[in-house]
Amino acid sequence: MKSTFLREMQERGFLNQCTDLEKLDEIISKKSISAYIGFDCTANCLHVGSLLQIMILRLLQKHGHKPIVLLGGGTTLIGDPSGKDATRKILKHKDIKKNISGIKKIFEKLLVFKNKKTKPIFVDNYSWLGKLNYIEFLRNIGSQFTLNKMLTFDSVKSRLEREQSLSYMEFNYMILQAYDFYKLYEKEKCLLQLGGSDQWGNIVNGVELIRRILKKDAFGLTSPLITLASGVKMGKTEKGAVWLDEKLFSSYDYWQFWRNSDDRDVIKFLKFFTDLEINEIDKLNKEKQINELKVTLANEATAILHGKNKSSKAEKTAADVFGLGKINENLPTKKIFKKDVEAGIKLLELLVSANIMNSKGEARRAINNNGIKINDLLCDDENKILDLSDFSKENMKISFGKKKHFIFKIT
RNA sequence: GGAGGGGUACCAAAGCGGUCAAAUGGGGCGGGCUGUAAACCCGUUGACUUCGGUCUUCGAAAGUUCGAAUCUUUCCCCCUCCA
Repeated sequence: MKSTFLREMQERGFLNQCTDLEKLDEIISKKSISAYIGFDCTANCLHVGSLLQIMILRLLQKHGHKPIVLLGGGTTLIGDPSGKDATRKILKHKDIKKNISGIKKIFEKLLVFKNKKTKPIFVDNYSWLGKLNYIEFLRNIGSQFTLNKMLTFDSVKSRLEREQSLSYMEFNYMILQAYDFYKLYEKEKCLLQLGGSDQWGNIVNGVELIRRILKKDAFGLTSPLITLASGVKMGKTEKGAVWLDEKLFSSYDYWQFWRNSDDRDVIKFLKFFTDLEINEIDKLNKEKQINELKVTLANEATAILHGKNKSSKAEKTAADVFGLGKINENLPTKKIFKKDVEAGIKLLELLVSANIMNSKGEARRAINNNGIKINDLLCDDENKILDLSDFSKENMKISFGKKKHFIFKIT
């Protein structure tokens, strides 16, 4: 492969399928291009599930190309049926707009804006989809698609085969996405669409639409779906989704998320989610123990999103907590009033009010299952009342399980 | 439009008048073993409780009954076959 971008894509394992790899390589090795990835706006923030795609955009920048971030303000009104067995809740336009601004902030942290040549472009497809004229659209665009073909696409086929209903609205999704690509080709000379492998059908449609109407070559490239060694979908933890916004998911938790990766996933993740060069990763793989590699992964991945400072802080905290069993300031800390402590606080109530537990029943169960420790001492009394004697130097540590620690500080 | 089948907890799926806060499996959580891993084993998995119980839950509402997830009626939704 001639182009450095595609070569690195391949080395890192981002390459799954391409509509015409040779031709794309030819073009992209000679000049810099614009490429786009579309993002759903179903939530006001992105989670790690989207991170792979963002890493690809970063790679694109690294090799001197321009990323276009398409925020699907229009298509989210319809809902992509790919990979889903049920119609999603339909969002209001107002909410989608709010989501877009939230999502943008994530990109501002992860992409490079300084270099003029590779500075990302943000587009919202509502700006063209929102004012389509139905009859005109059917004549110009709809006429290019045959139902025979549309029915063969996975997103449609699997719904029909599994006897799940697919509304006419959702059925149109792929045409809209194809139209997006066509629009971006015209507006921004975007000749490549990237995406997850579940987007293959949608992407191919766009490539074809451009060929039919404009008689031009455009390309599609998909990345593999990440499957965890354990088989579950990536990005879920006990706290729910792993969000890329620090307000929803702290940098410490984010660090922990990577640190807790399955052994079998570590090398793969280093290639996907860090900026370390491939030969460096290979070298580390030979030199380091798996647990050290996990720390490297956590450090690198956290630094990309939250910055070096936060990442080394998280590392320090983890070393203190897991290595030395010490209290560290960076642990989640809750404030507590001195007079309340003097009066005595019921442990059960504290666990619930501090959001460590969802209900008193849950808290009771945790205690009875030996899951709660106060200052590293197992607590077996579910009716325990906490007072000043449980605090050393105005601090008290409550742990739930081995990994979740909270500091209570008297003010 | 006609005929039939079905909607049960996070998911899948039993139960078909009381012993049902609801079997079982998956998932989740906790414990043990370890390496903050995997595998394995054990426990736990509606809320509140003065630990005696109390309250809410089996698509929705109304009813029968001492008593309903289980029976009846209406409504909503899904599926299959025929047209």
